Amino acid sequence: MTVKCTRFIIKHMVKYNDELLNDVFHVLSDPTRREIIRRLADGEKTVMSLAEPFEMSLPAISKHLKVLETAGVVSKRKEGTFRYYNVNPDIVDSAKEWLMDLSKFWPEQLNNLEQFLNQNSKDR
Amino acid sequence: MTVKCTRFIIKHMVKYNDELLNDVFHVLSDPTRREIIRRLADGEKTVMSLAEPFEMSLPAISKHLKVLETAGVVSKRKEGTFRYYNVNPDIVDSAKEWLMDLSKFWPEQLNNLEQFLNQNSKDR
DNA sequence: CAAATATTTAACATAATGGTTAATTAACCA
DNA sequence: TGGTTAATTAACCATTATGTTAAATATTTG
Repeated sequence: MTVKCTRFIIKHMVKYNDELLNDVFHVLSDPTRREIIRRLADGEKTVMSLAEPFEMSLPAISKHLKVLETAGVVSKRKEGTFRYYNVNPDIVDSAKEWLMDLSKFWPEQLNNLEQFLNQNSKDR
Repeated sequence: MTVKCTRFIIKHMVKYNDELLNDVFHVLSDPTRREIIRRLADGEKTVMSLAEPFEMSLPAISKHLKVLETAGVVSKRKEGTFRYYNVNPDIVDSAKEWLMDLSKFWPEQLNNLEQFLNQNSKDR
């Protein structure tokens, strides 16, 4: 809860917090974690249920969930022996917003595919 | 050039390539590399010029540039002893697009800040 | 209480990351 | 040719990341 609250403060006082972005982008750099996030967008899930489609061991998934939680990307809720994980969309969205802000400053130019095709046709 | 071309094929044939996303998100997880990308959005720059605002050694910057280049995020151009680096916006944008697609599926709910504030006011 | 279930922690192996300094390569110039 | 400048590579080091299996914890249930 302290961490979660800290994230809010950071997010809403400092627009782009380096550490938050480091963590969120690092979270996203792993395909297992990306898939977990996608599946959580569908609603809360237990560890077992999240682990089901993957070939790796349960402790491996548990570690991925810890990475996700530490970054503030997910939170969990206890119910009996189960932990229900939920995604925190606005933490993930801080990465999206950084990228959207960045792309405002892209140089005015054809995209690289167009450049590539143009070059090829001119050179013939 | 081969790498650059491969990136095009991947990007325009397979919508979300896991390895591409792994690499691009990994690139973005480091604040030095994020800053390099931001500065390159302003136009091409040499290694020296890119290294100038940072405290770390030139080889460290050189390594970051190699990571960026391997991911397809930048390319370089030789001119005398200089290497001019350019950003490839569409490779970076593949990360943005993944995040934008994801957020279409966010659950319909108040964002966490609102939830947090609502809870606090109810509990009093 | 004992067994079963869900999850995490411990201990470990291995590879990748991100930095350093020193050496090397490559191009230019006097 | 020899010196200077720009950049990369080599060799090294400490730390982090990502997986494993085995053990521990915690909760429910018979």
